[in-house]
Amino acid sequence: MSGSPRHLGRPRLQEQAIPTKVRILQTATKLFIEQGYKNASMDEVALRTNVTKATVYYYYKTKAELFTAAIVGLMKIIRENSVAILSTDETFENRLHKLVTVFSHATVNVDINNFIKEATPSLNEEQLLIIQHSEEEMHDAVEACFAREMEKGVLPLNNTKFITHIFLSVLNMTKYRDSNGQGFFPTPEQTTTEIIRFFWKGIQPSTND
Amino acid sequence: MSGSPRHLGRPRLQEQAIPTKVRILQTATKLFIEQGYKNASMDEVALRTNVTKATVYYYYKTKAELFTAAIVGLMKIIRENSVAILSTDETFENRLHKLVTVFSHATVNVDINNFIKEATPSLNEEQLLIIQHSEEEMHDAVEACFAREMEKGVLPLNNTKFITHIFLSVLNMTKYRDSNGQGFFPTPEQTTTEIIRFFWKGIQPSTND
Amino acid sequence: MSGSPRHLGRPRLQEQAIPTKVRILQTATKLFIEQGYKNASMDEVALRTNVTKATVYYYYKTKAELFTAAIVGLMKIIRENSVAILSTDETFENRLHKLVTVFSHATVNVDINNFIKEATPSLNEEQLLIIQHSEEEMHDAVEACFAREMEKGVLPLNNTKFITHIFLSVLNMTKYRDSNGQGFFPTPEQTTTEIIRFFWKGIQPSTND
Amino acid sequence: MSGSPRHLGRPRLQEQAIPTKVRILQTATKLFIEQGYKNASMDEVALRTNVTKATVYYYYKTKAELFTAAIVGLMKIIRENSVAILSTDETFENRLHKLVTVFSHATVNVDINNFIKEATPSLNEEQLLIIQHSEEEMHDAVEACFAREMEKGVLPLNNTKFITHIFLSVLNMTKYRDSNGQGFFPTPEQTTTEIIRFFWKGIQPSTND
DNA sequence: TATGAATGAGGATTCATTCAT
DNA sequence: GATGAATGAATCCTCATTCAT
Repeated sequence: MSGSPRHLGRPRLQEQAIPTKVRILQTATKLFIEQGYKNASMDEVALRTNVTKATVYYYYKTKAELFTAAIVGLMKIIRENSVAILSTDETFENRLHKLVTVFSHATVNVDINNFIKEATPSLNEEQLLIIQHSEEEMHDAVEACFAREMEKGVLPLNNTKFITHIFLSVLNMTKYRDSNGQGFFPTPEQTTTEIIRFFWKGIQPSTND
Repeated sequence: MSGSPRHLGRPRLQEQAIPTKVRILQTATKLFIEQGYKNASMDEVALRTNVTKATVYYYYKTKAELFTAAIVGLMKIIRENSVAILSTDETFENRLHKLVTVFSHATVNVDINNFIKEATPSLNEEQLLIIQHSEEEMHDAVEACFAREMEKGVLPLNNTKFITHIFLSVLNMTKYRDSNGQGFFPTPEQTTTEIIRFFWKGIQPSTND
Repeated sequence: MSGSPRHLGRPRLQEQAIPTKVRILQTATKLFIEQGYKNASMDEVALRTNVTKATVYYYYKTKAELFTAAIVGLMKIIRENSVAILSTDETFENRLHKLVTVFSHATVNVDINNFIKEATPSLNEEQLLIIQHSEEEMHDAVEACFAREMEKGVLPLNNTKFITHIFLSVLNMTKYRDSNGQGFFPTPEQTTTEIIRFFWKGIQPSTND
Repeated sequence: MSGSPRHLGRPRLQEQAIPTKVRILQTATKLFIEQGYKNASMDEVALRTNVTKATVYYYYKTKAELFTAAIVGLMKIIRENSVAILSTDETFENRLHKLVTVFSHATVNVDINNFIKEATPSLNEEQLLIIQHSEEEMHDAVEACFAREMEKGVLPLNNTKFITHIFLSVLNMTKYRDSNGQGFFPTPEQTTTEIIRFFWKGIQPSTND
């Protein structure tokens, strides 16, 4: 904001190779995830992208619009990653395992529903629809993978939407840390394993209960 | 500003029976849950409590402090309710079922972690600790119930903290509605049943893995 | 805004006797008249009133609302002044003369229609109605005075609304100054006289047309 | 931003026949009249002219300069039209009638003084002079017509500047509409007739007063 | 206990303007 | 002749917070 820090020194190649609009979106996405909608300010988006606020507004007319774009991008990444991983020809359990591992390392792991909820009062009808749409698309893609396994008999027949949601819900648990920074189990790998095991057992049909 | 916003004449008995400080806390709790930390304003807390903003500040020095009190109260309620329900002498499954039912009807059902996260940057060290403490207390209480069942052999031995978290996490799923307002299953009862089934099967030990 | 100039020295009695809300309105009215809606800034309203911007917003929720209040106040003053002058028992011509004289000395003399037009895109439905209403009220009051004279036979029967508008329109001419600061006639009194003469002759019925 | 807002393919002949600089001026003039100086944005001038903002700045260095050009053009049009109409050899009253009719149909009919006033704080010394000059030129031309009639004895001897101003002032009244969209008289023609009659009677010398 | 009045600090948004290409 | 990208400087508005009474 003050004393333009922009032109000092040579910009890192990596940074400048990416178009400004994309860089803004990346920064914003990160900020929104870290801080939520309200806590993240357009000022900081600009600052961290090394542009002025006006530049941010040049590309995104409002904060709500920038947020919408961020969510859509996020959903796309999640969808593509998930589908990519789930479409390999390893055993289904292995694929799930890999997916959980990837997610547990990703920045991406917020309870998306929640910060969408926080932003909701600031979004207009159209933005809400766009976000809902992109969210459903992501869910549908993951759901389709599950559905395929059910058809193949690998997975018991089930309400796919339900188990998709459960899956994405337990996925979030990999991020848990208590006040001492400890997860549920000594190593992340163990946590992942236990989550998968829990999920896997959970979705089995009730045979003898 | 002008023209007293408070009702003229005699206040409703119900309203006045409750001390102002408590009424403020109740309003605030509801507002925070509905709108999150940032979206909820001290102005609206005051307005809805039928007092002035200055009165709110008379009882709670800062918004962060009010929030802290709200969370602590919330945790207490959740803890007491959970323990009460889990301590009856029905079968464990029935008790879980009842618990899920109660939660799915409660306003209380937000992903608490998330709005705590949203408030975090506004809280000071001490407030953070208080909140963490009350959260853990709640968890511990529920955990203790699970642990008891494990000891009795009703529940397989397990990482109690882990399954407590899973339980509270899937609990949230009862609130799910798609864009058409539909839950996962035709009736809420079915959804509850399915969630319990998932959880119940999930915590069984892996016999043949 | 910076380095509060407020508390230095003793506030002038005159200034402090008037409630802040009124002082803000006075400043704003003057500013809007001098500079128009867009050119007048809330910052300057605050500055000139010796309060902070937030104080201005404490009393008036938006700039549009402040503007609306200013117009309404202005109309009231104009109406009251006009009616007061027009209701004395001098000859009608003398009363008109006095009215024109008063107006030509008043700050009040802008083409009101025009700065209302400038503000219009910023006003909401309700504010527009309020303004229209207060404008009509003013016109109606002046109109009523003209109508009374017509009934008394002092003034020829005529479309009162029409002549009221003409009157208010030519009233504005008293303010004319060319690039050298000269009005139409050597002295303001002469200009006033000529305007009245024009108006007076204009409203006479066409005898020989 | 992205996705050319201009029409693809071959531009309409009509559009391209006119040089860009002129098209910009036309758009700007219309916009300034419709919305006033501040409300009209360079962005919209560009948008409506189907060029980019940078193109507008290529032809006009600042908004104030564009405004100045618009006013000068406007004055020229008004002057030429007025003179053309006033120079025919019909009776003077008929010519005035025609003039009023033309003006009442023109978009051009704003109280020019007022939006000049609105723009004033944004204009520099030179621009102010240019505008004043072109305004005076227009007035002088109309004044000259009036003066000629006075010499011919058609019009009573009078302060020509004064009656020119009065004339242009009452001209504006043709545009009046109340909140129901009604003018002063049932038809525009009647209104025009009444305005002329008023003006005509108004400027007669006081013979018997 | 409770409040009306006032404020400081920030945050979103707009817009005329510049400049390298 | 024309443009896309970027910016500086306002400007409106919000909100938690304070303080005298």
